[in-house]
Amino acid sequence: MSQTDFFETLRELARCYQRFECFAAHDIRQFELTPAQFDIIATLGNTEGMTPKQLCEKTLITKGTLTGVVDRLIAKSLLSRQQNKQDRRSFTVCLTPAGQALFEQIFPLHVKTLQQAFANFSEKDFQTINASLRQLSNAFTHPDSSHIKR
Amino acid sequence: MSQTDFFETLRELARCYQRFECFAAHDIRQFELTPAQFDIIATLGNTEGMTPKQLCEKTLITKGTLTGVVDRLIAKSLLSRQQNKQDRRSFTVCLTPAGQALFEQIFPLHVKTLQQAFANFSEKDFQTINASLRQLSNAFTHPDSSHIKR
DNA sequence: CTATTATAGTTTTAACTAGAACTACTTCTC
DNA sequence: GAGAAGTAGTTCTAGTTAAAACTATAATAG
Repeated sequence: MSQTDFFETLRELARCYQRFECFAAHDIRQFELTPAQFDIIATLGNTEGMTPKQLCEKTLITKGTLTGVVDRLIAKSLLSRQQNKQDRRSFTVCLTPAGQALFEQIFPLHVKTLQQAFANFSEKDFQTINASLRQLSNAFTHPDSSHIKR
Repeated sequence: MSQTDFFETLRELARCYQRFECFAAHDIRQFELTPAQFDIIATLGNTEGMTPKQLCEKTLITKGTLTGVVDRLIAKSLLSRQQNKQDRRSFTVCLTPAGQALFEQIFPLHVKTLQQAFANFSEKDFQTINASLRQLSNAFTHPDSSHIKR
């Protein structure tokens, strides 16, 4: 390969991600949520709730950040925190009725927006794109980067 | 397509971007720079300097953020700001000798890290990945999203 | 059973982030 | 050439971010 082909690819990756963030944020802001807050709401939707640890794994939000995001959602009465009986270090976070109602309002709308955005994509397109993204991800995780955390 | 194939793709995109950030940050932190700061230094390297506006366009850092990042780099004596004679609203930001020296130290090292990461990628791989990323980017910018800024 | 080690979650810190409001200057239009 | 509109950059706000230090609890090992 040319020694620096990857620069263009990395720029495309950053641009792509940023456009997605901006695109998705548009829907979300209408409901006075931030992307991180929406991420939590969407993850908790149609579940019985889960621990902050599980939320971290599903959303890619780090644990220190999560505390604050959940705090703000609780302040908005969209979430509640309940002590876990088995493990007193742990909590279960779940949607309140208001949070559930918001989820039911915003989530289908967001799915619809995305369906429109991807209307011209075939299943094969998705396969190709996924393969590309995974190949790229692997470059950042193999083989000599065991000192890198995620 | 299946109605929600895009979820997996979006998750892969977020994961890929985050891994890249984390991977790149590892090199950069060794030099007491943040990713945003490195981005500015790398962009200014081997140039005569440029305006904040140009920096914004090249780096994808928004203008309000840029002021602070540049301020901190100036505080570290790595950058300088010079009034522009033609347009008194405008400045030229450029590397100081210390900034230039840091650039020359860190940039080749970072390129080397990336070359190792991409050692097994062919030119065709990059073409495929770029095509995927552009197709994905387009989903977020066409045709009905003229209200979305970037 | 007690000491060590690990885990869940919070707090702290310094920085980045987008967006909006603002100031100062420039350009356009009549 | 004066007023309107636009542009460059800064400031402000509320929130997110990663990383590291911390507290409380649980699990493990001797």
